[in-house]
Amino acid sequence: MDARTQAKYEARARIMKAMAHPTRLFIVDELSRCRERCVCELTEMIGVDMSTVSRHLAMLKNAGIIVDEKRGAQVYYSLRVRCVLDFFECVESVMKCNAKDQQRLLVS
Amino acid sequence: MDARTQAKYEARARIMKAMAHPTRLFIVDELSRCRERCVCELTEMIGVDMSTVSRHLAMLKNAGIIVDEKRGAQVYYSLRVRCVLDFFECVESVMKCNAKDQQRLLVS
DNA sequence: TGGGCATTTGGCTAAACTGGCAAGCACTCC
DNA sequence: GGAGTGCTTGCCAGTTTAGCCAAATGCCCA
Repeated sequence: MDARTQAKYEARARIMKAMAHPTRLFIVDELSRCRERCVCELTEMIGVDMSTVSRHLAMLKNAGIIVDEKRGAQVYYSLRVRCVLDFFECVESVMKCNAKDQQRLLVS
Repeated sequence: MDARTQAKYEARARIMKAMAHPTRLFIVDELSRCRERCVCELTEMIGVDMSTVSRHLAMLKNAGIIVDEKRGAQVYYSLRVRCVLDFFECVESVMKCNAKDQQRLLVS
């Protein structure tokens, strides 16, 4: 694999990696439902340190998946690209497929 | 976040994480084009140790994204769920969006 | 200006991920 | 049976990631 191709896949992987964490998936899911949330709202929902949530948000923002908007003392985050929701559908269908195979193993 | 919800997002994240690596993205992309490939073909294309490729394949398989089929001394891998290709489209559109913003910053 | 709240950043530790080498396993062909 | 090929697994660094606490920053309001 030449350097250019390598770089292409690395760039893609950076974006995928930004979503490959339970907390960050939750954030994306939540933002898809509620349009926008500030850090403290998400922190309360998730139940970890606010500094941790802030870092997760920074990663998502850095990948270009969400955007932030300061409003007074708070920072509100919202989705930048709706298509990330397609990920969920696909992941769900992979999981359904896995479950079906599991079942098949049990029966046989 | 209660334990059940937590578990749900962890399961999803496991699948996303399986694809969140340049080499594994390349493999998925390649399998989408060529239907199936054995480990040695992929190893040659990628240019890392075969043991490394084998481990990447094991991760994808474990997540339920690809399946393997032994045929003689070789093991052929192929996609199990076509929808993973939607990921690429979306990632591409995130990247395009990022590039556009970058451009805007340069101009202004 | 000063206290207080919301958020980010620095520093640290524990855990997970990667990749190479070498050893082990499975299959093929002689 | 034995050599050779294809693949997987064990082991060992080196690197990255996740989370907490504490400190710094930014904003609002008295």
